[in-house]
Amino acid sequence: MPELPEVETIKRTLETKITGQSFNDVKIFLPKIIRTPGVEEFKKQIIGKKIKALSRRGKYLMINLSGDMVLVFHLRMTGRLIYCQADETPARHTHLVLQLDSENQLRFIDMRQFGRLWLVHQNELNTISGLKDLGLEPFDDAFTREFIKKELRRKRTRIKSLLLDQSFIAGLGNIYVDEALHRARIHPERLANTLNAREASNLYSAIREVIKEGIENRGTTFRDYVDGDGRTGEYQELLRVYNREGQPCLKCKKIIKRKKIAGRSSYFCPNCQKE
DNA sequence: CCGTAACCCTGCGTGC
DNA sequence: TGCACGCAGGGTTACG
Repeated sequence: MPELPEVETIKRTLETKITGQSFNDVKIFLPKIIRTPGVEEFKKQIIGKKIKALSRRGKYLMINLSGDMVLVFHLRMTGRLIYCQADETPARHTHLVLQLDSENQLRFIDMRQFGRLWLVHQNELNTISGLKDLGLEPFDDAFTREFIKKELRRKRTRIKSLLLDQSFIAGLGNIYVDEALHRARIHPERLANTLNAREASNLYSAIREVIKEGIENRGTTFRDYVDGDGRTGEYQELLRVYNREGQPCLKCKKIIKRKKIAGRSSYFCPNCQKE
Protein backbone atom coordinates (compact mmCIF):
# COMPACT_ATOMS: atom_id res chain seq x y z
CA MET A 1 0.00 0.00 0.00
CA PRO A 2 2.00 2.88 -1.28
CA GLU A 3 1.90 5.87 1.08
CA LEU A 4 4.04 8.98 0.81
CA PRO A 5 7.46 7.30 1.36
CA GLU A 6 6.67 4.54 -1.13
CA VAL A 7 5.42 6.91 -3.83
CA GLU A 8 8.44 9.16 -3.26
CA THR A 9 10.74 6.14 -3.66
CA ILE A 10 9.02 5.12 -6.89
CA LYS A 11 9.35 8.68 -8.15
CA ARG A 12 13.08 8.77 -7.35
CA THR A 13 13.82 5.38 -8.91
CA LEU A 14 11.90 6.19 -12.06
CA GLU A 15 12.98 9.74 -12.72
CA THR A 16 16.65 8.93 -13.31
CA LYS A 17 15.64 6.37 -15.91
CA ILE A 18 12.72 7.84 -17.82
CA THR A 19 13.29 11.60 -17.81
CA GLY A 20 14.06 12.74 -21.34
CA GLN A 21 12.49 9.69 -22.98
CA SER A 22 9.28 9.82 -25.03
CA PHE A 23 6.16 7.71 -25.03
CA ASN A 24 6.19 6.03 -28.44
CA ASP A 25 3.37 3.55 -28.06
CA VAL A 26 0.80 2.43 -25.53
CA LYS A 27 -1.07 -0.80 -24.87
CA ILE A 28 -4.13 -0.75 -22.65
CA PHE A 29 -5.41 -4.06 -21.27
CA LEU A 30 -7.83 -2.71 -18.65
CA PRO A 31 -9.43 0.50 -19.90
CA LYS A 32 -11.29 1.34 -16.67
CA ILE A 33 -8.04 2.30 -14.91
CA ILE A 34 -7.88 5.39 -17.08
CA ARG A 35 -10.21 7.96 -15.53
CA THR A 36 -9.70 10.56 -18.23
CA PRO A 37 -9.71 10.90 -21.20
CA GLY A 38 -11.25 7.96 -23.13
CA VAL A 39 -8.98 5.19 -24.40
CA GLU A 40 -8.63 6.45 -27.97
CA GLU A 41 -8.08 10.04 -26.89
CA PHE A 42 -5.56 8.85 -24.30
CA LYS A 43 -3.53 7.04 -26.95
CA LYS A 44 -3.71 9.96 -29.34
CA GLN A 45 -2.60 12.46 -26.72
CA ILE A 46 0.20 10.53 -25.03
CA ILE A 47 2.03 9.14 -28.06
CA GLY A 48 4.96 11.35 -28.98
CA LYS A 49 5.01 13.21 -25.66
CA LYS A 50 8.40 13.68 -23.99
CA ILE A 51 8.95 13.19 -20.25
CA LYS A 52 10.15 16.44 -18.74
CA ALA A 53 10.08 15.68 -15.02
CA LEU A 54 8.48 13.61 -12.27
CA SER A 55 6.85 14.95 -9.15
CA ARG A 56 4.78 13.77 -6.22
CA ARG A 57 1.91 15.24 -4.23
CA GLY A 58 0.59 13.18 -1.32
CA LYS A 59 0.21 9.67 -2.71
CA TYR A 60 -0.15 10.91 -6.29
CA LEU A 61 2.73 10.46 -8.74
CA MET A 62 2.90 12.92 -11.60
CA ILE A 63 4.81 12.66 -14.87
CA ASN A 64 5.14 16.06 -16.51
CA LEU A 65 5.08 15.84 -20.29
CA SER A 66 5.78 18.10 -23.22
CA GLY A 67 2.81 20.16 -24.37
CA ASP A 68 2.05 20.98 -20.72
CA MET A 69 0.34 17.64 -20.23
CA VAL A 70 0.55 15.65 -17.01
CA LEU A 71 0.14 11.91 -16.51
CA VAL A 72 -1.12 11.36 -12.96
CA PHE A 73 -1.07 8.02 -11.13
CA HIS A 74 -2.65 6.89 -7.88
CA LEU A 75 -1.53 3.37 -6.99
CA ARG A 76 -4.04 2.85 -4.18
CA MET A 77 -3.43 -0.56 -2.56
CA THR A 78 -1.47 -2.79 -4.87
CA GLY A 79 -0.53 -0.67 -7.89
CA ARG A 80 3.01 -0.88 -9.22
CA LEU A 81 4.88 1.20 -11.77
CA ILE A 82 7.84 -0.70 -13.13
CA TYR A 83 10.55 0.38 -15.55
CA CYS A 84 11.78 -2.58 -17.55
CA GLN A 85 12.94 -3.94 -20.89
CA ALA A 86 10.38 -4.70 -23.59
CA ASP A 87 11.39 -8.37 -23.81
CA GLU A 88 10.67 -9.10 -20.16
CA THR A 89 7.66 -11.36 -19.64
CA PRO A 90 4.73 -9.25 -18.47
CA ALA A 91 3.75 -9.84 -14.87
CA ARG A 92 0.23 -11.02 -14.08
CA HIS A 93 -2.21 -8.09 -13.74
CA THR A 94 -0.31 -5.86 -16.16
CA HIS A 95 -2.99 -3.35 -17.23
CA LEU A 96 -1.01 -0.74 -19.12
CA VAL A 97 2.27 -0.77 -21.05
CA LEU A 98 3.84 2.52 -22.06
CA GLN A 99 6.53 2.06 -24.68
CA LEU A 100 9.48 4.45 -24.21
CA ASP A 101 12.57 4.97 -26.37
CA SER A 102 14.17 1.87 -27.93
CA GLU A 103 13.44 -1.23 -25.85
CA ASN A 104 12.35 0.42 -22.62
CA GLN A 105 8.88 0.26 -21.11
CA LEU A 106 6.96 1.62 -18.18
CA ARG A 107 4.36 -0.89 -16.98
CA PHE A 108 1.42 -0.42 -14.68
CA ILE A 109 0.55 -3.56 -12.74
CA ASP A 110 -2.25 -3.81 -10.18
CA MET A 111 -3.65 -6.99 -8.68
CA ARG A 112 -6.61 -5.32 -6.97
CA GLN A 113 -7.41 -3.02 -9.91
CA PHE A 114 -8.01 -0.07 -7.57
CA GLY A 115 -5.23 2.12 -9.02
CA ARG A 116 -6.17 4.94 -11.39
CA LEU A 117 -4.56 7.34 -13.84
CA TRP A 118 -5.44 10.59 -15.49
CA LEU A 119 -3.96 12.39 -18.48
CA VAL A 120 -4.74 16.09 -18.24
CA HIS A 121 -3.44 19.49 -19.23
CA GLN A 122 -1.43 21.17 -16.50
CA ASN A 123 -4.17 23.66 -15.77
CA GLU A 124 -6.76 20.88 -15.43
CA LEU A 125 -5.00 19.27 -12.45
CA ASN A 126 -7.55 20.96 -10.22
CA THR A 127 -10.32 18.88 -11.79
CA ILE A 128 -9.00 15.67 -10.22
CA SER A 129 -11.02 15.18 -7.05
CA GLY A 130 -8.74 14.05 -4.26
CA LEU A 131 -5.70 15.70 -5.76
CA LYS A 132 -7.17 19.17 -5.67
CA ASP A 133 -8.29 18.81 -2.05
CA LEU A 134 -4.98 17.58 -0.62
CA GLY A 135 -3.74 19.09 2.63
CA LEU A 136 -0.19 20.10 3.46
CA GLU A 137 2.82 17.89 2.79
CA PRO A 138 4.58 16.80 6.01
CA PHE A 139 7.70 18.61 4.79
CA ASP A 140 5.96 21.72 3.50
CA ASP A 141 7.26 24.90 5.17
CA ALA A 142 3.68 25.72 6.12
CA PHE A 143 3.37 22.47 8.07
CA THR A 144 4.56 23.69 11.44
CA ARG A 145 4.05 22.88 15.11
CA GLU A 146 1.78 25.91 15.33
CA PHE A 147 -0.29 24.73 12.37
CA ILE A 148 -0.96 21.31 13.86
CA LYS A 149 -1.71 22.72 17.32
CA LYS A 150 -4.20 25.17 15.90
CA GLU A 151 -5.87 22.61 13.62
CA LEU A 152 -6.16 19.91 16.29
CA ARG A 153 -7.95 22.33 18.60
CA ARG A 154 -10.88 22.74 16.21
CA LYS A 155 -11.28 19.08 15.15
CA ARG A 156 -13.65 16.86 17.09
CA THR A 157 -12.78 13.66 15.25
CA ARG A 158 -10.56 10.86 16.49
CA ILE A 159 -6.90 11.52 15.87
CA LYS A 160 -6.47 8.39 13.75
CA SER A 161 -9.28 9.45 11.39
CA LEU A 162 -7.84 12.93 11.13
CA LEU A 163 -4.34 11.74 10.25
CA LEU A 164 -5.76 9.45 7.57
CA ASP A 165 -7.70 12.40 6.10
CA GLN A 166 -5.75 13.39 2.97
CA SER A 167 -7.30 16.85 2.98
CA PHE A 168 -5.69 17.49 6.37
CA ILE A 169 -2.18 16.12 5.81
CA ALA A 170 -1.26 14.59 2.46
CA GLY A 171 0.46 11.25 2.19
CA LEU A 172 -0.08 9.43 5.48
CA GLY A 173 -1.76 6.02 5.34
CA ASN A 174 -2.50 3.29 7.84
CA ILE A 175 1.09 2.21 8.44
CA TYR A 176 2.69 5.61 9.01
CA VAL A 177 -0.26 6.91 11.06
CA ASP A 178 0.03 4.00 13.51
CA GLU A 179 3.79 4.42 13.70
CA ALA A 180 3.54 8.18 14.28
CA LEU A 181 0.91 7.80 17.01
CA HIS A 182 3.02 5.21 18.82
CA ARG A 183 6.06 7.46 18.74
CA ALA A 184 4.05 10.36 20.03
CA ARG A 185 2.53 8.05 22.68
CA ILE A 186 -1.02 8.95 21.66
CA HIS A 187 -3.91 6.47 21.59
CA PRO A 188 -5.51 6.33 18.12
CA GLU A 189 -9.02 6.88 19.53
CA ARG A 190 -8.19 10.11 21.34
CA LEU A 191 -10.28 13.04 20.12
CA ALA A 192 -8.10 15.52 18.27
CA ASN A 193 -9.19 18.52 20.31
CA THR A 194 -8.24 16.81 23.58
CA LEU A 195 -4.55 16.67 22.72
CA ASN A 196 -2.51 19.15 24.75
CA ALA A 197 0.23 21.36 23.34
CA ARG A 198 2.92 18.91 24.34
CA GLU A 199 1.17 16.00 22.62
CA ALA A 200 0.52 18.03 19.48
CA SER A 201 4.18 18.96 19.37
CA ASN A 202 5.24 15.34 19.83
CA LEU A 203 2.86 14.28 17.09
CA TYR A 204 4.31 16.87 14.74
CA SER A 205 7.83 15.52 15.31
CA ALA A 206 6.69 11.91 15.08
CA ILE A 207 4.98 12.42 11.71
CA ARG A 208 8.07 14.03 10.20
CA GLU A 209 10.33 11.34 11.69
CA VAL A 210 8.42 8.33 10.40
CA ILE A 211 8.00 9.83 6.95
CA LYS A 212 11.70 10.74 6.79
CA GLU A 213 12.78 7.28 7.98
CA GLY A 214 10.35 5.64 5.59
CA ILE A 215 11.90 7.47 2.64
CA GLU A 216 15.45 6.79 3.86
CA ASN A 217 14.62 3.09 3.99
CA ARG A 218 12.97 3.13 0.54
CA GLY A 219 9.48 2.47 1.84
CA THR A 220 7.68 -0.38 3.58
CA THR A 221 7.06 -3.68 1.82
CA PHE A 222 4.33 -5.32 3.84
CA ARG A 223 3.09 -7.42 0.97
CA ASP A 224 2.96 -5.91 -2.50
CA TYR A 225 4.98 -2.74 -2.64
CA VAL A 226 8.07 -2.49 -4.86
CA ASP A 227 9.81 0.58 -6.29
CA GLY A 228 10.31 1.52 -9.96
CA ASP A 229 13.07 -1.07 -10.27
CA GLY A 230 10.95 -3.84 -8.76
CA ARG A 231 12.94 -3.70 -5.49
CA THR A 232 11.27 -4.08 -2.10
CA GLY A 233 11.63 -1.49 0.65
CA GLU A 234 13.33 -1.99 4.01
CA TYR A 235 11.25 0.00 6.48
CA GLN A 236 9.12 -3.01 7.46
CA GLU A 237 12.15 -4.11 9.50
CA LEU A 238 11.92 -0.94 11.57
CA LEU A 239 8.17 -0.76 12.21
CA ARG A 240 7.39 -0.56 15.93
CA VAL A 241 3.67 -1.35 16.00
CA TYR A 242 2.19 -1.90 12.55
CA ASN A 243 1.44 -5.58 11.89
CA ARG A 244 2.93 -6.51 15.29
CA GLU A 245 -0.23 -7.65 17.08
CA GLY A 246 0.60 -9.99 19.96
CA GLN A 247 4.28 -9.06 19.94
CA PRO A 248 5.96 -7.07 22.72
CA CYS A 249 6.24 -3.29 22.48
CA LEU A 250 9.86 -2.48 21.71
CA LYS A 251 9.73 0.28 24.29
CA CYS A 252 7.90 -1.27 27.28
CA LYS A 253 7.44 -4.99 26.42
CA LYS A 254 3.65 -4.87 26.81
CA ILE A 255 1.73 -6.75 24.11
CA ILE A 256 0.77 -4.76 20.99
CA LYS A 257 -2.97 -4.67 20.39
CA ARG A 258 -4.97 -4.49 17.20
CA LYS A 259 -8.38 -2.85 16.94
CA LYS A 260 -10.58 -1.63 14.11
CA ILE A 261 -10.66 2.17 14.32
CA ALA A 262 -11.96 4.48 11.61
CA GLY A 263 -12.62 1.35 9.56
CA ARG A 264 -8.95 0.41 9.54
CA SER A 265 -6.88 -2.10 11.48
CA SER A 266 -5.04 -0.10 14.09
CA TYR A 267 -2.02 -1.30 16.00
CA PHE A 268 -0.98 0.33 19.27
CA CYS A 269 0.66 -0.31 22.62
CA PRO A 270 -2.02 -0.12 25.36
CA ASN A 271 0.64 0.91 27.87
CA CYS A 272 2.54 3.58 25.92
CA GLN A 273 -0.62 4.92 24.27
CA LYS A 274 -3.21 5.46 27.00
CA GLU A 275 -6.84 6.32 26.15
C1' DC B 1 -19.29 18.85 11.09
C1' DC B 2 -18.75 13.87 12.09
C1' DG B 3 -19.27 8.77 11.74
C1' DT B 4 -20.44 4.69 9.35
C1' DA B 5 -20.80 1.87 5.52
C1' DA B 6 -20.87 0.48 0.76
C1' DC B 7 -18.18 0.12 -3.25
C1' DC B 8 -14.34 -1.28 -6.17
C1' DC B 9 -11.23 -6.19 -6.50
C1' DT B 10 -8.26 -10.39 -5.84
C1' DG B 11 -5.60 -13.37 -2.92
C1' DC B 12 -5.26 -15.60 1.10
C1' DG B 13 -6.38 -17.56 5.65
C1' DT B 14 -9.87 -20.06 8.11
C1' DG B 15 -13.32 -23.37 9.06
C1' DC B 16 -16.14 -27.09 7.72
C1' DT C 1 -8.03 -31.88 -0.43
C1' DG C 2 -11.39 -28.67 -1.65
C1' DC C 3 -14.78 -25.45 -1.34
C1' DA C 4 -17.26 -21.34 0.59
C1' DC C 5 -16.69 -17.49 2.96
C1' DG C 6 -14.85 -13.35 5.11
C1' DC C 7 -11.33 -10.16 5.46
C1' DA C 8 -7.89 -6.75 3.95
C1' DG C 9 -7.40 -1.91 2.41
C1' DG C 10 -7.34 3.89 -0.04
C1' DG C 11 -10.31 6.93 -1.31
C1' DT C 12 -14.76 8.49 -2.89
C1' DT C 13 -19.54 8.81 -2.25
C1' DA C 14 -23.96 8.37 0.06
C1' DC C 15 -26.58 8.74 4.03
C1' DG C 16 -28.00 9.54 8.93
